[in-house]
Parts: sequence; C-alpha cells; structure tokens
Amino acid sequence: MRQDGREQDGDDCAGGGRDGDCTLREALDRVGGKWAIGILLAASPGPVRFSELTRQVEGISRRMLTLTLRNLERDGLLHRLVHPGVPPRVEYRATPMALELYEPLRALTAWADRHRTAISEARAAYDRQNGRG
Amino acid sequence: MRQDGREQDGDDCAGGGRDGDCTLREALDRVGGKWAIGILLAASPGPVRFSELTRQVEGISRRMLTLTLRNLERDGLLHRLVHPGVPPRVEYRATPMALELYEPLRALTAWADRHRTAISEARAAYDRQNGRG
DNA sequence: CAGCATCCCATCCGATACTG
DNA sequence: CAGTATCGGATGGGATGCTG
Repeated sequence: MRQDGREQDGDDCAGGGRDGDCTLREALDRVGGKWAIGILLAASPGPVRFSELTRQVEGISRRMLTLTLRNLERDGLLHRLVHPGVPPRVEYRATPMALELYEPLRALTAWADRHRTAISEARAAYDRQNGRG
Repeated sequence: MRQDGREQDGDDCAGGGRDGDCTLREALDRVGGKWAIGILLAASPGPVRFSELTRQVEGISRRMLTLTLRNLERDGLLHRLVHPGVPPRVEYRATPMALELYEPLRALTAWADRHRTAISEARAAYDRQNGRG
C-alpha cells in the first residue's frame, strides 16, 4: 500500500521508447508531486525547521509535509539534522544536488510564463467548442 | 470526479509562498502525468496517428492515450486533425509552444542524468538505515 | 481505425486525533 | 516541537467491451 511513497529502484520506466524519456520520468517522479517543489524552494536559501515549513508551504498538512520530507531525504535532496534537547528541533537543508535543480526548474517556469496566456486562451477556446459541464 | 482531467482555470495555486512556484505548478500539471511527455516526444518529429502512438508510447492503454491527448489538445500543446473517410484517420501534431518545451525538459533530463547514481545510492543508504519492508 | 463507456483498484492527499 | 496513526474521499490509471 505504499503509503510511504517508497518505490523499487528497479523501476520499469519503459514508458516511451525515445531515449531520455525514462530519465525524464525519474526526475518528474521526484519533483512532480504536489508539495516537493514548494518544500525544496523553501529550503534552498538555508536550513529550515519543520514548523517553518508548515507556515511557508501554504496549505500543506503535517502528514504530507512529513511524507514528502522523508521522500526528499531518501532521494538525497534534503539532509535532516536533529538537534537533541527539549523541545525537539529538526533542521532540513537542501543538498547541492537539490540546489542544482533550481536551473532546470527555472527553465520550466520561464516556459510556463511565456505561454501562460496562450494556454489559458487555448483552454477557453476548447471549452467553448465542447461543453464545459 | 474529474475523469476528464478538466480543471478550472481559476486554480487556487497558492501552495508555496515564493513567486514562480505557482507558475511551476502549472507547468508540472501539464507535463507531470504518466504519459504526457512520451506523447509529446513521439509527436515532436512530425504528425502521428493514434495507432502509431499506441505503439510508440509503450504500455499506454487506449483510454489513457485518449484522455492525455484531449488534455494536451485542450492546453494548446497538440493540434488534432481529422482526415474524413473510412477508415478514420486522425493526426496529432505538436504545436510550436509544445516544441519549446523540449529545451526545459532537456535541462531536467540532464540533471537527472548527472545525479542518477547519487540518487540511487542515497536511496540504498536510506533503505539500509531504515527498514525497506 | 479511433475512439467512448464502464468497472475497478491503487495511490494521493486532507482531516483529525494522539505521542515522545 | 516534530512528528505518528488512522480514516475516508478524490484522483490516476489499467482492463475490457462496444461503436461509427
């Protein structure tokens, strides 16, 4: 039931034919979830604590924050550092590998930015053509 | 119930705080699904027919192919051209906007490629530390 | 050939209550 | 503070049968 989001390393990842498609899937699986990006961006400037993340990543539940953090940690995108004591204090820090994600993601953002209105209009046109209910 | 994958244009898209996060979400929502990339890559070199796609995008079902094609068409990433006659003949062609996606996706692929083994090892280490069952 | 309709399961994700 | 445990709804996606 994979509630922990853990997958086998021996992924099938055959789904495309063209080379690099599989590699792309790997990247998207890491970053495509609802919260991963928000967390990584929040952790990029410097280490953040759990409670900071619940505030900075708006709308996230403690459950999804925990699950996503664990996955990012597992993939080596975040380091988790526990400062012993009471109250507990845990810091998450983006790894260099995670910081390198910034560039590719900026490229994607730029694309979305360039075409935002075109996409919006395409949708409107499509929905007008067909029914939207 | 959204079986057609249609979402409102007025997305909440608040989930991050940092600017550009929302824009990034929009892009990922378009391209993050299991099949969108494979289809777009297959359609990039030139127009493809439905049946070609069922072969080139390995593992896809007719259902998911249809759904994903409709979504890509709705977002203006594919043009659908029906040649009347019997048997039916439908061509899908990537739009210029879709072709521009190639660059950002290549950046992501390059990232995944650079760090593939690092990620794999991070996972193995994590799973060794904690239990993998 | 190019779909659509239906059924069903797996996973994602949110809400909530509890804990060291 | 930083989680874990449990439940339940929403969504993604596969299998299959039917149709113009």
